Amino acid sequence: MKQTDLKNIFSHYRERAPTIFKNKELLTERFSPGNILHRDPQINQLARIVAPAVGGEKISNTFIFGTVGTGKTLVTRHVTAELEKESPAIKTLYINCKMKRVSDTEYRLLAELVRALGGSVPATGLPTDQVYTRFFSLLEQQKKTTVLILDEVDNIIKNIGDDVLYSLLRVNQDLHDAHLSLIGISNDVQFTDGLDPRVKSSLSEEEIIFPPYNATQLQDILLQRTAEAFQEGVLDRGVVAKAAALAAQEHGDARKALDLLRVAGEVVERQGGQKVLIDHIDSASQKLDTDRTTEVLRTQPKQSLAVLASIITLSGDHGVQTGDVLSVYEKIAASRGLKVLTQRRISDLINELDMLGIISSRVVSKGRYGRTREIRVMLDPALLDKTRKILEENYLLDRLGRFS
DNA sequence: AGTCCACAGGAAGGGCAGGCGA
DNA sequence: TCGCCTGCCCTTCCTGTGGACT
Repeated sequence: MKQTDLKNIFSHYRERAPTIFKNKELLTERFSPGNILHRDPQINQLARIVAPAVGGEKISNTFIFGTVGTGKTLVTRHVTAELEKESPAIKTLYINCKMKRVSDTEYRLLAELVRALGGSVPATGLPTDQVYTRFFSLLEQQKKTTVLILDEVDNIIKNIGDDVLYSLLRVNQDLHDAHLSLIGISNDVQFTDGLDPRVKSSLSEEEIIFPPYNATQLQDILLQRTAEAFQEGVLDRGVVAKAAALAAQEHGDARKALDLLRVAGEVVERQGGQKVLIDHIDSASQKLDTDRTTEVLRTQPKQSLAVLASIITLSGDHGVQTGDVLSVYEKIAASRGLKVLTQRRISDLINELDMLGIISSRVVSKGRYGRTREIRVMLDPALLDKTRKILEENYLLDRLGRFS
């Protein structure tokens, strides 16, 4: 392509009148509306819990539950931001524990906390207790009531265990001029069941539950945003209702509903269309699913892709067994110059693919013929096709979907 | 009732890379 | 530079397990 062509493309984008979106930002989860709909009880409950901080008192540790896209993070950040405005002696820290390299080890979590308080910690190298000490001394220096929001806190338990939480919950015993309170947010209602009882009781001094939105509530939320997000008259009749209905089927997920509208708008924009129709919501729904999976696959290590290639090669109407996967994997890895990993490691890689939702596996006993895992590929035909292409790009399968 | 299969999956630790502090 | 510490990926060793078979 000539450079002049590039210039044309860019200037076309700059000069053309916006046809679909007025402000796309309103359809992203980064945007926080001034008025949060259908969450008054939860906002009031949380406000009452954190209010004592204004008077310099320590506030109760709080646990917030609710499925994805029910406004937990939005409400928590809204209330704590308002709280911060009330007094200069209050500071809130927000940590998203689901982010990679944040809560996968104790060291990283503590390093993240230190950074949030304005300190610095190397990515690796220090003994963990030194990072603890840095965190405590920074807290003490602040002389403030600090509210620590741990979003998706279940990831900490999964990756590190509950010792860190226990230490964080006890930190007030060593602080003189400061307080630390925790707000834990989780999608998984059952995750506290396995917690150390001491952690469980001090983390859930207060609990707030966020129920899923129903289709009508989702529609209200979408309408609140679409007026400013889209140009006038762009959305065809029934588009908002369709997006709300689809998202309501998926556990009342408002984020999903907003994504559907945004992606549908982007599809129309790219096609040079003028109007978002109901069909575009369906295409958006498919595109969201595909994008998520292909993104996950592209970031997988080669060994993991080699295991997936083995599973796909073997998969048919019946489930595939670990032993078969292993022998095909060994052939693929050896012929591609990869180091051939042991069965133990392959077992873990199969588990990881399962957690990513790419395959589904369950342990079955075949009696005299041993215990194994039965593995099935969980991709629809279109996605499977894309997956094969990614495996081809990595030279793990040929164009016919074989490994030889 | 006992045996045995084909693994699952926990525990411990090796080896390497990256980084700190003396 | 060296000793120490952590993260990460992996191996080795081991115990546990459900159900068909004897």
